[in-house]
Amino acid sequence: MSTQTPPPDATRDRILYSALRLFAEKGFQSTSVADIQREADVHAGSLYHFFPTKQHLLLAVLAAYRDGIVPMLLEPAWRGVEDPIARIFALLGAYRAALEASACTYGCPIGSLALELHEPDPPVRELLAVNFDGWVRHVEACLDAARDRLPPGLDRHQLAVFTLTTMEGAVMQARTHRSLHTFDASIASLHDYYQRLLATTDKGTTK
Amino acid sequence: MSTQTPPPDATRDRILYSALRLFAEKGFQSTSVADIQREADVHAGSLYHFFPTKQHLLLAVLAAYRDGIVPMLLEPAWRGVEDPIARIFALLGAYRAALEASACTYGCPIGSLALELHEPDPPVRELLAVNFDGWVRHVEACLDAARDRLPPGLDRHQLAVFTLTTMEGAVMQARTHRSLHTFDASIASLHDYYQRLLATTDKGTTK
DNA sequence: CCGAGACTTGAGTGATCGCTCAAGTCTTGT
DNA sequence: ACAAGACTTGAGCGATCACTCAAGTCTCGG
Repeated sequence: MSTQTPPPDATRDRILYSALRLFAEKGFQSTSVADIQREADVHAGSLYHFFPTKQHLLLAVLAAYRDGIVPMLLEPAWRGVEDPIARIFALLGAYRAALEASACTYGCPIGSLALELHEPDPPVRELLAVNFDGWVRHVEACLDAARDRLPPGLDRHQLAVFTLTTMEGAVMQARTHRSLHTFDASIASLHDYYQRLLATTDKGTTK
Repeated sequence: MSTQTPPPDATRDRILYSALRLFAEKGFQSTSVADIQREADVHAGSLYHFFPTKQHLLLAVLAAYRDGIVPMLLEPAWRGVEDPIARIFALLGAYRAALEASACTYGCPIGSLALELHEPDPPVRELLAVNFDGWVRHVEACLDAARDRLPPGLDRHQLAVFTLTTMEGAVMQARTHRSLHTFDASIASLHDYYQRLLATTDKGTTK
């Protein structure tokens, strides 16, 4: 019952991506539904035809992030980068570039929403967690690919979680200080940790 | 008439700490001035006599955090802990205890506010940054006290920033997952990093 | 005892919020 | 051609928001 013609849900998508952009720029609560209407150039009735409440809009935005992590984030960041460890730091570099391009204003939208919504309804919190888990899973896959260069007993899932932790904490401080200094310091420390982990097994091998 | 000793600003303090508690529990934007009036048991006119706008209230709360970090956070966390490295992880343990006591709801109020307010007015952002800087300075002092157990060329300020980064990122994930698993994983990784740093200089010594 | 300023009371302001809905227009299957 | 549903229009709703203010009460110096 859906249209296979070129514009499948042009209006719906326009609303969705306007909301995505505004939530990332101003936050969820500071974005009014009227803001989204204006940005998407639709009237109230159209918006509420597709999204019965503002929270449904938030859920759709979080689902878009979940589904867009590979094509919108990882593929661009990993283009031309093959080494799995290099890919992890290329991903962190993508966040740095986004911060730099926005004068340390744009950070990780998932992290912002996670801390902004203190008591999110269960489906919202679930989608936030799913987004974090997806990010961690992709980093963990890189670590798995480099498993023979890492210490044998290393908990790679734990290290992937730690990498997300570092990114989120570093982005938070960069936005607060409006400076990349603390971001770079954090990534440098994480990189030093990685180097020490990689050095552990380097001693026996001749690479 | 009830208090014989002149209470300098009993009402003002009651408003201030009601705001502090509510901002930490529900966030800044989700807390209405009416909520604070109710919690502090004052009427609108009294509140606005002391704090001309909601933002002035926020500034006062952030100043209270800045001034309260030693007596309210560090002294309790460090009671009975003398080793400077142990003090750092005791501090992280205090955040873990707060998360555990609140079912992973209460995190770092500064971090929450930092990400909730996307475009904070300059004085607000400044006070957020001051709070971060104070935290880092105290951790850095611990690292300085343990300098002879750390690698010679180590950038201790960078490591202190990285420690805050880890705490903030770990708290964010704990609140999102409503679980301490990712928090513990992050702290464990940070601890492993510290152990590797400490082990570097152990090789030469005979402890 | 008085006056002045500090503080409190509490009804009330306009603005903005998320959301509704009756009345359209457009698209689609038959 | 035509009915039915999908989508759009845009005025308007009640609730809540941060904030105001005139009229108090209280405290204290002189």
